[in-house]
Amino acid sequence: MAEKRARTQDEPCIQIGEAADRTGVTQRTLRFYEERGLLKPPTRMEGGFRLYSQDDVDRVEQIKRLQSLLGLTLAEIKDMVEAEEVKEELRATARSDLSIPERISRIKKRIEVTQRQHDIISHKLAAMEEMKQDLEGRLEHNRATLAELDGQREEVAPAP
Amino acid sequence: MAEKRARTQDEPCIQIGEAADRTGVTQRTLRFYEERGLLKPPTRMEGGFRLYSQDDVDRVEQIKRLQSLLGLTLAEIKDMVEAEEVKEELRATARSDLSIPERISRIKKRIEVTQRQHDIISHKLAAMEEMKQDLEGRLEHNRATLAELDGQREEVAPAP
DNA sequence: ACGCTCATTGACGTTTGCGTTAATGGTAAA
DNA sequence: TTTACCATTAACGCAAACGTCAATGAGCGT
Repeated sequence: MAEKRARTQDEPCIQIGEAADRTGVTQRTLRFYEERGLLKPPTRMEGGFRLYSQDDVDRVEQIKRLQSLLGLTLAEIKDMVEAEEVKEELRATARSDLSIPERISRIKKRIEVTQRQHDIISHKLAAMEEMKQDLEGRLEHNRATLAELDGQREEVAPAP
Repeated sequence: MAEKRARTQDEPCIQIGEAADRTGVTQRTLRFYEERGLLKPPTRMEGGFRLYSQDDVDRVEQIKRLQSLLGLTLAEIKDMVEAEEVKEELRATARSDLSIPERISRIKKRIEVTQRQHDIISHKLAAMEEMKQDLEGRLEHNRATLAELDGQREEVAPAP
């Protein structure tokens, strides 16, 4: 019970332009993320052009979620995704040279990071649920007031 | 069936220092929000010192929520709270001089704004729930892997 | 070989959301 | 009144997260 799916093509094959299109960010942003350590330096073709893989695209989408949903800064996100690189190390060196204690400590790190994200999300979810309830209450109240005013209008100027 | 509670003291009575303490933002921030139209110009005492009301404090807290939970910019928040000022107008001029159609159109505006916030929250909530599920899946998978590795460790070096 | 598009690095510009003086004046207790 | 804090406006500063050139080179069809 191992390989769920053949390793999806994660060979670097797409150029920065298409990577930008696929992720919805600009080329500048991709280079910027690389500069800040959010994306690993991609492989290059002979001329020096960057070649991104699907994994890179996935990561950018993850970054965007962490930004928009959790409101994390790039610095914070960097800390999180750094630990995600362990994932690729695990994949590359899977069942091979690393000692078992080493692999255990890495996966513990991953669990820790994932748990942190989960905690943040849980907090936000709770706060947002509360806010949503509040808004629904206000909506109800406003609609009631509106109905009342509509009633009063008919008392003054009867049905047109 | 009218007044739920005697109108809580919304007479302007607290100075900027305490308003800052109560809201958790700085004095600078309060003046900045005023500058940007997020807070109505407060009343002043003879010397020119600002006097805030509880309503102002509430509004700042609302602004903070819209920032941290929804990630809105101050410009976006301004649009939203501007329509909230209708609330105070409604309160101040309640059951008095405004024509009924006028009051109806104002409350419709409020409903619209509240509905917008509700929509944004609903979207975010859905996206976050999804992300949370995903994280929980990863956690489970990682913990399973960890357990498996722990098992392998014992095969190599039996119980200490 | 030519032209066209796309990429690369580097540097400077921009917007947001405040922080931080600086210089001045109001208010309240002793 | 003097001291000790407030507060006021105005102006400059700053970090984050990119945008926007500018000059140069790569790749590719004809």
